[in-house]
Amino acid sequence: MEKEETKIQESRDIIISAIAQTMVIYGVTPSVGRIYGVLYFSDVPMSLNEIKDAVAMSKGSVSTGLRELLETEMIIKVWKKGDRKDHYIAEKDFVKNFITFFVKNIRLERSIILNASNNVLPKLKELNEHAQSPEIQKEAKRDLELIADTNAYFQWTKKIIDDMESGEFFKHYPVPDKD
Amino acid sequence: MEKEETKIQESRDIIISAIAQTMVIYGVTPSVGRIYGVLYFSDVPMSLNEIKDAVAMSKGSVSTGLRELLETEMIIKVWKKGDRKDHYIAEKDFVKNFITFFVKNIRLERSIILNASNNVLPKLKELNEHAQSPEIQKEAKRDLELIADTNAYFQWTKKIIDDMESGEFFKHYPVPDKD
DNA sequence: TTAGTTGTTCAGTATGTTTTAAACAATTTG
DNA sequence: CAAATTGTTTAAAACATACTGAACAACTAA
Repeated sequence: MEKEETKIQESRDIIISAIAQTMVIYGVTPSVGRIYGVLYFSDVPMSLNEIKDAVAMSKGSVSTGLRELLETEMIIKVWKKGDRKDHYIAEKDFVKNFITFFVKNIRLERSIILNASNNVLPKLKELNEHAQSPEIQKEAKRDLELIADTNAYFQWTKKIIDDMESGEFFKHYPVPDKD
Repeated sequence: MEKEETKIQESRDIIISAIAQTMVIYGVTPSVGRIYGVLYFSDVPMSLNEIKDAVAMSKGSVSTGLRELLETEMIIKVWKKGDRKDHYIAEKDFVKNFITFFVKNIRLERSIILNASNNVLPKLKELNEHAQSPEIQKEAKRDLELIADTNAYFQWTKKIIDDMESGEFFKHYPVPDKD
């Protein structure tokens, strides 16, 4: 007969692995995902050393992993009175975590395309209007249209992330109550 | 004075690079992103060999890259009458591409957590009800609650992706017209 | 049938990323 | 102050992933 404490730990490990796996979808390495998973199941704030022991990684890796999770607001640093060590807790609100991630990525996508467009549009407009060859003019025109065609998409995503941040999104898609 | 054809090509390369970069956000390698980018700017369906020349990669890489893009529905295979080669065109509707990607990932996330939960819930329920140690009972109960707490999130995402697929989502977030 | 074309698969290699271990910096305690 | 603790940085190693080139399979045409 297996020890009960072991069973609890095994169950937790299964869920922690699953959480780590899903976080890979969001661009986090499995190790960093496991750090989050451990914190998700901890009922007290944990120090770097405690986390290191729990996930069996080097201090350095845990340090950088924690920074990454802090930057993406997946975890929170808390001060414990009388303890010099930093302590961390998991942000358990998955909806919030999702929105943070989503908004960040949509903004990034936007800025990558916008930068490239700003770089390129003047040249293409110039060619469209004043190119020697009518062939080139046509190509420039077509490229301008292809770039312009992305506007609808960016307006669409912008409205979504704006609404997510303002809370308006929840009027259409309310978060169900815990039952 | 620079040649006009070169200017067009340089502009295109800048946008193609930007598209490849944004696709990295969606879990595609830059090389595969460039294949999509090249197809995005082509006004005719392209064969494997033409793509290979355009992106300067090995035939094998382009072959697997195309398969990946086909599987994620970012590109479409078209048959050209009288030509034995396969030809490909880009799916240019970014909103559609986004939704395909989004739905796929949310489903994956769901199934990962669901599988783990199904594995673990019976054991935890058993411990919660019949564990020898009251300590263990409490821990099992807490873990059960933590797992249950994720339900709200999954219901929320499910409604969103269902609405995206049914088209209902566009009632709240219509795609702006091209202007 | 043979020669040529097209596309896929796969072992080996190249490339890039993550992790570690150790050195270091910053802070606290006695 | 020195010694101890905590956390960060970094060079090197371990690992993972993507890419190539060559072999292969499937097909076509002559």
